[in-house]
Amino acid sequence: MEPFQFKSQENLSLRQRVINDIKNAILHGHLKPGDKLKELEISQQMSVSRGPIREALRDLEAMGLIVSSPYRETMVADVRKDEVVDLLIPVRLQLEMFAIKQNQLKMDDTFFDKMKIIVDHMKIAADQGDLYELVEDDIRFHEHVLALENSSYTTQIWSGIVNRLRLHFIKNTSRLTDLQKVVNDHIALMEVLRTGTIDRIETIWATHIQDEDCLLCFE
Amino acid sequence: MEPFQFKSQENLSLRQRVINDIKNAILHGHLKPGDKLKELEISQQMSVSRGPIREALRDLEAMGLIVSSPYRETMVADVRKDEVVDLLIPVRLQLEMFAIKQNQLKMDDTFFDKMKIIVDHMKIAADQGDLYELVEDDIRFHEHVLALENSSYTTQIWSGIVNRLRLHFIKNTSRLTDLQKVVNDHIALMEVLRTGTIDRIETIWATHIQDEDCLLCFE
DNA sequence: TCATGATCGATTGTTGACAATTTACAAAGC
DNA sequence: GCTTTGTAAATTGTCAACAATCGATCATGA
Repeated sequence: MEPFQFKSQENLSLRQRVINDIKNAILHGHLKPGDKLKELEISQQMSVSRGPIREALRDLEAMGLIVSSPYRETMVADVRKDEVVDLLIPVRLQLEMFAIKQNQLKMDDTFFDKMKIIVDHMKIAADQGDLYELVEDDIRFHEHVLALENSSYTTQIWSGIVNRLRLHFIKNTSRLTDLQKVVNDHIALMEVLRTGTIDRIETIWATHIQDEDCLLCFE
Repeated sequence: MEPFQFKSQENLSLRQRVINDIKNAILHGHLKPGDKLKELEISQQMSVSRGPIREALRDLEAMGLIVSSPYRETMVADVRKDEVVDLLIPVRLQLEMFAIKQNQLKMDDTFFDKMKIIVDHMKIAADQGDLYELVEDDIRFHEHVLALENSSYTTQIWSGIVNRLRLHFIKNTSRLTDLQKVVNDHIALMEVLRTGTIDRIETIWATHIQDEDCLLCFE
């Protein structure tokens, strides 16, 4: 039995909370590409001064979720299809394979236990037909792999890319037919990660990422 | 003959100037990985309030040049060699090839004229043995290719990666023997871009990027 | 008619003061 | 001596007022 332990207080900075709020609004589709983001308006709605808002907007810009031009306007970013296919997907694959190749030794039981928890959670989301939560778990799964790599810059690029993929996803997808397939795919990924060779992992991984991202983007 | 044209006034925001200053200090090696960056100190030295400084630091973090932890410290980032070889170089290649494949039609005479100016400038820098300026031109050359692509996010990732490559470069290189080779390489790149097939371009490009980045990193 | 200049409202950029947090270090208790 | 608890200095986070900039609108004059 584990000894009792307090959970760390979620004492996020205002800036971080603003980032989360806006990010959620975008990824839930409440804010759409082209929508304007005005500092004063947001600041009043959130009861936060403009300072943290400004910093949050800069961060969101770096995350690829918004674009801004000086003294002019800030708005939710848009993503073209060719960027998804020719840039985001290949680079994403490269990043994940880098993390895997570089850290095969670090994939111990603890690693796979945590991964399994994510997959189990995915299954629940799929059964309930909760698409948003399923996507969140999907991302958690791959982020768990990325986290093997110490370089925080790797994660930074990766999440920027995933953000943009999602941006395109929420714009173009209406319904996703087979939620169960997503779960099964990830079970297979976990399996090959545990037992497969690097080459085999790369094959499966490439298929999965192209398949999934395309599935989300072209339907 | 081109019509006369004024250069746009460099009326940069304070934030942008702070970014440039700190970036230069890092890329010139005046600030080294691990060096602490304190808001108040910088603010006093530059005679600018802390606001723009803070925003600049956030931007530099997104550019991969510094790392920070809340309420704690902000310092110049470090880059590991395996990140350079296995991540930065391959992703960089992917990005540049994306820009090239996507925009072959846009490479008109104007495009190559501007490219030639950069190469000429490079030659001067090489003759004068000005390594820093040569590197700057090198980056301008590739940035010129990247600029073909409208998606600003492409450039954003790319320059982050180049920043980190340079970060590693200035740490590890003492002298670069053959500056002239860099110039000749880029002349060859320009040539193949003008006349070669995609496959041929990709081959040459891959060799160049791996060669150059490695040259800088392993000597 | 149309280029130029003036003005205004909306929005972003900048500032200096104040609040919150962390770390290091000294004091107190065992 | 060792751990725990209080305190102070350094640093970052937040705020609200002020300044600068932009686009739209309208007036002016050749």
